[in-house]
Amino acid sequence: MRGRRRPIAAIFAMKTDELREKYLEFFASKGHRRVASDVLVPTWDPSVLFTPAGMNQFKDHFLGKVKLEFTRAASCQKCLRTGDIENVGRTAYHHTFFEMLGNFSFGDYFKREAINWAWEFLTDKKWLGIDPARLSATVYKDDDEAAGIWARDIGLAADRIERCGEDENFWPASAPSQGPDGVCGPCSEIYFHPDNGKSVEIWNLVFTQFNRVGLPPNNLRPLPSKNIDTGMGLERTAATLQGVPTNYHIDILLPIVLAAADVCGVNYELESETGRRCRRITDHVRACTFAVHENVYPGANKEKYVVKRLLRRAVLDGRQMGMRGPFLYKLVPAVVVAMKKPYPELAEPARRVAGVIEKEEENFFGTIDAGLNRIERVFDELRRDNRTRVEGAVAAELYQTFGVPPELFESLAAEHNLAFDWEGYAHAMEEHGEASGKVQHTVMGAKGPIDSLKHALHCTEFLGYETTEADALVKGIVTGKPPHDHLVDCMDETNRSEPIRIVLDRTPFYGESGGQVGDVGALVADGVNFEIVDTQKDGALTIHYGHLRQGELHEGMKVRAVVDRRRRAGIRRAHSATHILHHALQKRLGSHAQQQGSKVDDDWLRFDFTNLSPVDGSQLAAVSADVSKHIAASAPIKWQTLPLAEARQQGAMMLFGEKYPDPVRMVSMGDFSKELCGGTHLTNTGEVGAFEIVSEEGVSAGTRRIVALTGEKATEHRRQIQAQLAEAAQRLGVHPLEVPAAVESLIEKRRDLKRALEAGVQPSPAGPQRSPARTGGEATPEALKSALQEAARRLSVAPLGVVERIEAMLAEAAALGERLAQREAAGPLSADSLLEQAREHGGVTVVLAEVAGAEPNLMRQLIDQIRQKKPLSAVLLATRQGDDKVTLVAGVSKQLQQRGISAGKWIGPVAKAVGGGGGGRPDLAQAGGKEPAKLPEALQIAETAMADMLGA
RNA sequence: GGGGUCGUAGCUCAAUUGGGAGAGCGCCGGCUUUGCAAGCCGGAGGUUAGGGGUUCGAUCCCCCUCGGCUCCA
Repeated sequence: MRGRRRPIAAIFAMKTDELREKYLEFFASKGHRRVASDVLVPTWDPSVLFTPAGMNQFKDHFLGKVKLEFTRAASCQKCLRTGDIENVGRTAYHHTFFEMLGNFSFGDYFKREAINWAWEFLTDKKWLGIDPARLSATVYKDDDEAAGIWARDIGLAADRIERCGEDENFWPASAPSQGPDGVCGPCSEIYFHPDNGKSVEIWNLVFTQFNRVGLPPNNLRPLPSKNIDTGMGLERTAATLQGVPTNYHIDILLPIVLAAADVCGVNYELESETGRRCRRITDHVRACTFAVHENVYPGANKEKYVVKRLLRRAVLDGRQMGMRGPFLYKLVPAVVVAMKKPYPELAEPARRVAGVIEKEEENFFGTIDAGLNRIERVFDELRRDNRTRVEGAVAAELYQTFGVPPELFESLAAEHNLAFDWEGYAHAMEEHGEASGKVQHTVMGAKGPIDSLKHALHCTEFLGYETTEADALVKGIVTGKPPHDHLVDCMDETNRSEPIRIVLDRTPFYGESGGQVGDVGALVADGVNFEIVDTQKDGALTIHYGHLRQGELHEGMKVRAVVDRRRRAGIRRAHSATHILHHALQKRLGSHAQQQGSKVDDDWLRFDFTNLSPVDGSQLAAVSADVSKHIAASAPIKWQTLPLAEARQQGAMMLFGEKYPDPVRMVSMGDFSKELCGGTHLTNTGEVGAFEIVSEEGVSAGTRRIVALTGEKATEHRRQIQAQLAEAAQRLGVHPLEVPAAVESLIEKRRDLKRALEAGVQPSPAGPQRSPARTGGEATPEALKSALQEAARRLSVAPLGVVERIEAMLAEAAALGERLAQREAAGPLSADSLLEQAREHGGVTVVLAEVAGAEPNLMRQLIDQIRQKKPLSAVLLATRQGDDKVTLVAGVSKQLQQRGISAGKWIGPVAKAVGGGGGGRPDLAQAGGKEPAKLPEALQIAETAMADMLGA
């Protein structure tokens, strides 16, 4: 089968960068356009999360959808696949992130050139110079054309051309019999046979020549324009040329592997668990470096989830090699160095990328121990019960609570030979979804009255950009709730509790979309008033929800549609402010701070954006100041409708994962903001009036939320804050800007009093009076706001709860002071003074006393002192708190305990006498009751009880 | 919007049906040492995130608020 053998070392070791360059150079010499790698995360392509292959960026070229500027192309494409993730690190060739060399023909050359060039590139001394005797090829079983080229053009012996079935040599695999319909074709694979070890497929030539239509037979129709799509794994081919046993030992990957070993403090070996871990870490950190570089942060869904999973997987590997804190981020520089030749752009944001990775590592390290503990317990239980399968519900709980990805759990389970219950997992997650208030989805395919309206009308003309009032015709009236809803010709029942839905031919009402809430208002006609409480969109139809207040409404009648203009103005202020805020966030936090969702209401907005950690006060203040500055600048706001491509070219901000119609509506503000947006806006930023951030909080992993107010509401909020602060200042008797300091000393004062009560000492003298110097300078609104926030933070309350909390603390401090005074009045309290009242029972010192104004802690200390002085003693102290509460503490010395006397048993009947109960340990017990009046009686009981116990 | 989980000394974490808030590291002081590292002895440092409830008694059980993490939508 194989020809002459040559030692593998004879194949000169070609560097990976050199191989990549030679490939592109070779195909350039064959008339190919060198095309740069497309992004790893093609947001323009909704059908994939990550670029899976070199041909991805040429989809439209293959389908003839774009004008071709060239018909031959060659590229080296960065790719990411997670299908075989479990094998990463374990096998020689699996990666998630890898590079794919490829040459493409769009209706240009076909099989003959593809095969001949592949052979030339592989074997010619000028290029790779691989010994032809080490190569073989496979073709699809029916592909005589390809087989013929291999045999005649190349001169490959018949025993080195293998014919394989559609599962091996067709693309997509098994397409002829199983589909999918569409473009497909046979392929031919080139194998390399090393001296020792398995043969390896290094190049796949795909000949797309058919359009599949339905089931066989005769379902493969020849395409008028035939294409070539080839793929050669860069790492795999490099490993072949360099004669190393795994892709991870090639020149660009081994340094990362060794860096991983170094950072984790282990010795790298090929055949070991740590070796596998280091390779997995290498792959995952390389993948994530690229993904984060493209602004895909670890998160809960889609590509973000993939990044998170990869990072967490690598963190787990590190953790199992003994790491207790972030380490992956330290490998980012190694990745940048290894990949800088083809991807120099990686270097610039390397610090940001490392920061993102470190943050995610920190998060997971924060929960991983709790998670692993739980997992260990689960495994123990399963072993004990001799079971072999991990419950899906447990995995779901673990994911929901500690963020342990189920895939990770699964592979941990596999290490213990336990199966994983994916079905149960899905079920549990579904239940979680329902428990989390997911609305039950409507039955698919059910046709309601709205659908028939849609069929007849297609769309509602929207007039709301130009006006808030217009004449329109009633096209449909729908009553009832789905699925019991129906069209009616006429409606005259007023004030029905359930909303009625109205469809018009044209409307100024904005239906809820793009985060902007629907309009409210009214439909009026002679003697008719229909109040609209909400407006929604259903496809291109606008649905007005509301109640008939007067008159009757019938189909075809003309009405005046009037939007609540005051509310609409508030919505416009909030919406324009949202764009300004978006811009300010990107400026202050970085370009990663992209919108994740928003809600725009009447002078109220909620904005979610990507950011890994909380936005601190100064950043928030800077953002707020930026927004205010743009408002003060009164920049013009304009909108226009233009082709999507043109908007993109003008640099309009495209929201991640959003699908935009083409043409699009672009809203621009001054020269600082361009966003695609269908909402209603102001004509000038100055009209926002005022802007106030109300809160900043976490909403899910990596996403923060800001709630803000505009216009009147912002002004009112500012007023409330200032009033709250002024009120607090008045209670504390200080200037508003001194409130945080005054709060601090109030907290301190209370602590001193409490400590003095518990320790039985004098409170520390009131410290030097607060210096009248103010914390800030001028009492600007910003300074006042941050003073209130600071006070709120120290008091652990919401800003508007500051006054209430201060009042409560002042009252408490007063009460503590009073109690302290009460104790002072009762005279000196010490172990010695108590011992003076002691009695003797057969050599045992028994102390029974009421101690005024003493805390339980102080009573315990006194008991300890007495026990130290008298090795044979029993002490029971009591105190009244208010007129309805008694606290008792009893202690028995060690020597007495040895005689079987227990404080816990002693205190029981005493507590009962004052209407309570209690208990504790043999040496010390605590109890209480509700009838202070019976205290003398109770102390009497204590004495007889002790006498009994001693006598017994 | 909703579910879960966590919040204890400067840091990392303990605290056995609810019964006296601890350890290690760090910090301060003393001793030992030529000095350093280390060692020995001692000490300071806590509103157990905040508030309310149940209880004689709450770090622990229940509710609310604040904050972190996390998941669903």
